[in-house]
Amino acid sequence: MIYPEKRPKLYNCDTCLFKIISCQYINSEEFKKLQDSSIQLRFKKGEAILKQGANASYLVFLQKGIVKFNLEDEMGKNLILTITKSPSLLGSANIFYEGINIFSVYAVEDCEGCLIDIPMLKQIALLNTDFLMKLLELVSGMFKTSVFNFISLAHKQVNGRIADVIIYLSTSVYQSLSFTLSLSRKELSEFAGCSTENVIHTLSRFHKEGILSVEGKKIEIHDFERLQKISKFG
Amino acid sequence: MIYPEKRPKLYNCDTCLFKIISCQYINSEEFKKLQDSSIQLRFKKGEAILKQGANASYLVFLQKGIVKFNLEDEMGKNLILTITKSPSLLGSANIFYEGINIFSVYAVEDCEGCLIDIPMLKQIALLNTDFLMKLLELVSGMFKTSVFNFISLAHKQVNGRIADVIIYLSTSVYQSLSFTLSLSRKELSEFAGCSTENVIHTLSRFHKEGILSVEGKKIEIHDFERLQKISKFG
DNA sequence: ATAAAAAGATGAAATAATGCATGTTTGTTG
DNA sequence: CAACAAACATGCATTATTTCATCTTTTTAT
Repeated sequence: MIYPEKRPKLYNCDTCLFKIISCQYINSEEFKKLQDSSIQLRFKKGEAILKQGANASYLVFLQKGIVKFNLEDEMGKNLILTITKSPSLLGSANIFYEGINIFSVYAVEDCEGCLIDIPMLKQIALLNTDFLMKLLELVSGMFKTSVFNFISLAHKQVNGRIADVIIYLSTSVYQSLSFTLSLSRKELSEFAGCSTENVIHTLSRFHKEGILSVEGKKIEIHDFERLQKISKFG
Repeated sequence: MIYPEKRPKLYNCDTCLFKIISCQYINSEEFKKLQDSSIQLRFKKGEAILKQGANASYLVFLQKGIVKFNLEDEMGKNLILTITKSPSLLGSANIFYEGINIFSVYAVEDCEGCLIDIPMLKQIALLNTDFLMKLLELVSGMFKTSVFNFISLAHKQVNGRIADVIIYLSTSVYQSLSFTLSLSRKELSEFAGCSTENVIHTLSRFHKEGILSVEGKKIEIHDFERLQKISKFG
């Protein structure tokens, strides 16, 4: 067994965004405490980073990679709440709601991150209310994002929902008009709330109409404005 | 004009649940400050209590009545996020996210409530971290509720979604198997994410099948288990 | 009290979405 | 490298949902 202090670091904490932000609010001694109770880990594609139903005793600061927030319902069907790329704090809603995770987080490509002990974080945050408020901003930010996702599901047809998914992936995850999906068609369908076939049909229709080109996992958006129109009116 | 201190009280603060809970965490002097910066108000059916897009400078503790959380999208369509009855703290997500309201709250029947000044609440909460944590529980509780709503919209057909709406209203709002709706069919459709006609069709089908009886605004559930089955498999 | 407007109800036609059958491609494993 | 499984693709029949037209009832305003 490798003792934590002897375990080789995957990356240097000094360039970690979480450290940089935290240290605007807490002193280095406090951050040291936080760091000592944290563990760096690698996650392979498909691995669970947080598990729905499990005890929420830590958060994860995602240093590298892309993850999906997955909700498994009573019928065994999956719903993807959102897709997020690093850097990002995963499970932040659990800071204040000690209990069990209400969703899972899975790596959709190889990831690196750091497990942060919630009791320790809480202890430090309670002594530094500015820091606490900063953390709270993250929680409500996530709530806000999921609300917009909500609108898409409730009011748009599959056309519009898939346009929304493509727009979201392009602008917020891959940050390019041309990208290679790390998600399967099935996962896209779990994100858009429709059948797998419908995703495939819709994407190939978009392809035929010259809005984008699809070749396996590679997507290239040709007409972003048209996609926005479909999102709005579809 | 009636000066605030001369304005007749609609109800006595000493029996207010918000006071009772708050005073478990803060002292009476602090609560006095909170009370002095608050205003009791009556809201008629249909009136806005919080307005989407407006500045979020206060929360509302709902003392009496039922409200809907309404989201208006860019196309002017409404989506009802949830329906809540008193007692309940409205807009709690805004405590920590100062900015504009991301949804509106409307009275669906005559309501009474108390506007609570956010800056004052925040000031006091920061000095009493137990109180702060209690408030945070409310925020994450609301997030959790909306997630389950999400699943219903994403994975169920109209049958199941309407069963969900009826179950929710029966168990969480009216707390009886027989109740008189304070919502129109249009509002039900905005809650279930479908067309108004579909709500009417589905309800009358449920009626024909003996699951419940509908007579205008009066609904009586006869076979709750069957409704749960439809929710699960529909 | 009456007219006008809004809400509720119903059925039928048009559109959208799913589920199935079938075939192809891609990736994995012995 | 062959065999198998998983993912992707396509068309079609079935089912679900919306939209529209029409009518009745309830509510609101004058």
